[in-house]
Amino acid sequence: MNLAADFKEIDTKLYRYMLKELTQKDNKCHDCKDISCAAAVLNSNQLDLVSSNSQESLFKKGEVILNEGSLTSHIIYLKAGIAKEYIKGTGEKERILRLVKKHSYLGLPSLFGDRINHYSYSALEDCKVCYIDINVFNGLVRENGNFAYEILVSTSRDSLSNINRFIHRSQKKIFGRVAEAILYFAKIIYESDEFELPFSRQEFADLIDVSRESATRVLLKFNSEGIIQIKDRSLLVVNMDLLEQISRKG
Amino acid sequence: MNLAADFKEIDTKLYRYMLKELTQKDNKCHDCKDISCAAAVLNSNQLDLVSSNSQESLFKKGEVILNEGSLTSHIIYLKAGIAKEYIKGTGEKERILRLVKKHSYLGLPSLFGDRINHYSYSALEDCKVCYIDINVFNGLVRENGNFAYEILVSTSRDSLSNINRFIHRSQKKIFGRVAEAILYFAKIIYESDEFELPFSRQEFADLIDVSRESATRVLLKFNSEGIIQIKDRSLLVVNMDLLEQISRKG
DNA sequence: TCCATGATGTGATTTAGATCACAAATATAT
DNA sequence: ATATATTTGTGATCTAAATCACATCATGGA
Repeated sequence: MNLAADFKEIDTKLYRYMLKELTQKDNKCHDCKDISCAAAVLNSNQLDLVSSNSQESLFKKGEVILNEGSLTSHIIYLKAGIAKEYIKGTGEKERILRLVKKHSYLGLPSLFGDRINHYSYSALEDCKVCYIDINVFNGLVRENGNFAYEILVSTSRDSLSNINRFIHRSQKKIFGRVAEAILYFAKIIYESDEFELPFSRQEFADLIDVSRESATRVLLKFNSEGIIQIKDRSLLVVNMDLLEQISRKG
Repeated sequence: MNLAADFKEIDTKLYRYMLKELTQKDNKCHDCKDISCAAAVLNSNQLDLVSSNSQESLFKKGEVILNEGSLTSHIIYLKAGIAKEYIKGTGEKERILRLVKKHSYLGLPSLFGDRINHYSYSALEDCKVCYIDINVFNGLVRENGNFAYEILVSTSRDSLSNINRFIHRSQKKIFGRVAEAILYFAKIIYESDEFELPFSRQEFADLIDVSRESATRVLLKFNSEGIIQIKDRSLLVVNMDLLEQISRKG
């Protein structure tokens, strides 16, 4: 073997590796598998700008990602994991507004509303997020109407579905609410009729605004009637149709 | 007097008048006293485009402006008057989401969400509205990022305040809710501690999601305790501080 | 004018679901 | 392991507010 040739080969590999690393760093958003619908309409220069003004970060299950009342300096994009959006009420009780799945921005209405975060977010699973400088983000909205349009579509959909949930909830009795929550997990969050609840019964109750005791009772009633099978935090929907009927009829 | 000269003068006046009329028609948005914050950032060409693709219309008190379930072909801007935003529940009961004051667009989230109107609107006072073609409107969003930004700000604020109301309402007992509604009229809608309720007790109750009877009882209790003075539909807030306390404490 | 229809006020009754008060099971720390 | 805290399940009260059932009081049309 030729030592010089060996070195050359190693050198080449190293060079390629470093080049790839550097390229990835500079183009991290270009190659991102988890890019948002909105960012997908940005041009190459605009993506470069985002790349050099964003930062990835990880959160362990249970950690707080963002606290209500704080000032918005960066917009947060959820690349992976599930987070809960909530507000801390008076005392111990918290109100869970919704769960946020990956590929969503956190707290957009707060950014455009008054720059103060109105909701808190914490990780229900390990989460990967991207911080993007808000001036860069706002600049892109003003510079690229198509980007702005996508952001509008996403905030509008969120707004409609939030209000929809609130309105229908206030008309529903407790059975309807529990059914609604189960369907929310099965159809929207996990898209499967079998899943693990990502939190305690107390939090389940906080999500539908009933007491912990009542939520438990109804969950066990559904279980004994064979509509669902629940054991600790693992849940299987047995009779989806009936559950939907209960949710609709309230 | 010289008849010819007279005619000439009349002619000139007529000419000027017609010119003004025509000019106003072509530049109706340019001269509009009720232009939206968003439209204020449009350039002259873009305003021309809006001018020639919009149409003013009047609604009498009580008339339905827009019906939920309909497809959006035009965006509606409220130039004058007050409208109620509501959804028709099952049966007779309707849920009033909020009142909309002049200088607001109606149903923006529906436009960007899925193009189907989610809420109904009816006039609580005589209303003047402007219809704008949605393709023109969407075109402006995509073409002018600053316009899009203003629309985002306005939809975001609406979203935050709606959700805020829903969240706090669900924590409040009936006294807090009635107090909240009175403050809503005094501080936000009429900006005066004396005003006429624009609708019946039933609708007042629909706004805060309590029964008509309960709403009446609390209103009369506040009256007898000297917190407010209410006679038919005219209402005077006597003790604003106390009302705010009641609203906050729930 | 009178009748019909709807909007209001008010007491009596009912009820859904919160709250309380534990027991059992599970997880966490020492 | 043992002790301590947290999460869950379950029955027994309690209560706020809906519902029911009328009595007035307006309003508007024939």
